[in-house]
Amino acid sequence: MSIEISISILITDDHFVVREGLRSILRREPDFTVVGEAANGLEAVTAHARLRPDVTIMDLRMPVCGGVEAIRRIRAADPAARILVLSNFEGDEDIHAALSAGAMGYLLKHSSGDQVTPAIRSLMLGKRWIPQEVAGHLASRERGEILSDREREIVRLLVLGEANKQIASALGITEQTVKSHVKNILAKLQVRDRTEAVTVALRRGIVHLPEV
Amino acid sequence: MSIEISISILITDDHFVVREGLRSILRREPDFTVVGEAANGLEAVTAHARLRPDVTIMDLRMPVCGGVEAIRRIRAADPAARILVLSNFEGDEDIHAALSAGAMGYLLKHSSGDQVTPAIRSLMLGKRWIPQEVAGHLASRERGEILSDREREIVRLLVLGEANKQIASALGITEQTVKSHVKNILAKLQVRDRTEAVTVALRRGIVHLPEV
DNA sequence: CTTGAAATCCCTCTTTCGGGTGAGCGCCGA
DNA sequence: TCGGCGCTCACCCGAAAGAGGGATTTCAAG
Repeated sequence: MSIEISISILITDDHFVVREGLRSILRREPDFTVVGEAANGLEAVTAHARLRPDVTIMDLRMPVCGGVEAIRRIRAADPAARILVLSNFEGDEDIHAALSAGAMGYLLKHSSGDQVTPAIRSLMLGKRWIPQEVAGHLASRERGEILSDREREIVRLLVLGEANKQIASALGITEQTVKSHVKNILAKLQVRDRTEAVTVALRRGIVHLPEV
Repeated sequence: MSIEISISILITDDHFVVREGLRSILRREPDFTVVGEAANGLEAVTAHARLRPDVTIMDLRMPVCGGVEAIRRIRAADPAARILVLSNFEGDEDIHAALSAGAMGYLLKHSSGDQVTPAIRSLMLGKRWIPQEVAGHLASRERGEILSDREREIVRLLVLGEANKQIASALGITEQTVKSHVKNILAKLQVRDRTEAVTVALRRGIVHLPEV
């Protein structure tokens, strides 16, 4: 029934142990071949260009170049690239960003692990692979109020603890405008103050904590 | 020279892929035997009580029961337990908490992976295993100003976006007192306002984002 | 016993936040 | 063409936050 064609796979994750775990899992499938590894987004892009794997497993949240950006570049170079995101649950925003960047599947690291293989096979059949739990959060974001570019920029500065006045001068706008934006942000995120806005934005993956 | 004695190991991590990766790495050592797995702190405690492994590899940041608490309980039941923390870099506070809870080693998931085996062997010799990068952060915390219990409790409420008045009623103290605490917190963390205090506290591992 | 840190409370003063309300401009899709 | 949305700015006002001061008790360590 099934034709024996080897499926080449590229693993991208900044954690050695995770890469090793994936190798171990994928080894069990006779027709799977891990053709390369990458420890960050940049490596993933160059490795994909060189190896042209059938499927690329991609972590989000990596140094040097984030997973979303890597997905975008890989898909730009090869629109047929099949990319499976393997991520901690970063939040609605990350899921949406990864999928709209061109990822075909989204797996959670918490998942039991027996989903990796079927996910890859699903992608090989040209089908998406979005687990229920992930799809739910996607829907909640879809029906929800997302922040505009400007608002996301403001949130990024809120995370740094900047006052409205400082945000204003940083963006070259009036403090009044900043207050308007903050007001809209609080309403959209349904929070009471800027501090809660920050934690909600972090949990929903709208922004991330600055590195170290 | 080396006596062939099997070293029994318990793996604790909530991510299946990580557990699989560790199994794969540990398999390469003939005298290593993985005797069990745990997916959270509670499982780790019961598994340790049952299996009495020579070494326990422990992730921090797990559901149900955090790694630090698990370490504490395991060491309470078995003061000779050797525990090796394998963690993302959570921040100074987590490192210190884990070590003072009784962990004998601290590995970063970013590390190249060839450190797992020597770390375990080091623990078997009764020696600690603290990498340079980790030790540096430990020192920076040591020479630093840590928050008191009460202050940490306040920060936990700051993360939720609570106002001083609400924090006061939640803790059964006066708003004035809360303001005093907040003032001290800002000074100790060297930040300007409560919002920045939250992000700094998160980065330093003093508190964590509430689950979903 | 003394010292010190932690936790509690109090007062004043200035700045910042956030709510309410309104308005002009540009762009895009119906 | 028109409405909606994003971005911009404005004014008012009450509440909250933060910067200054001090003050007390408790409790453990030196």
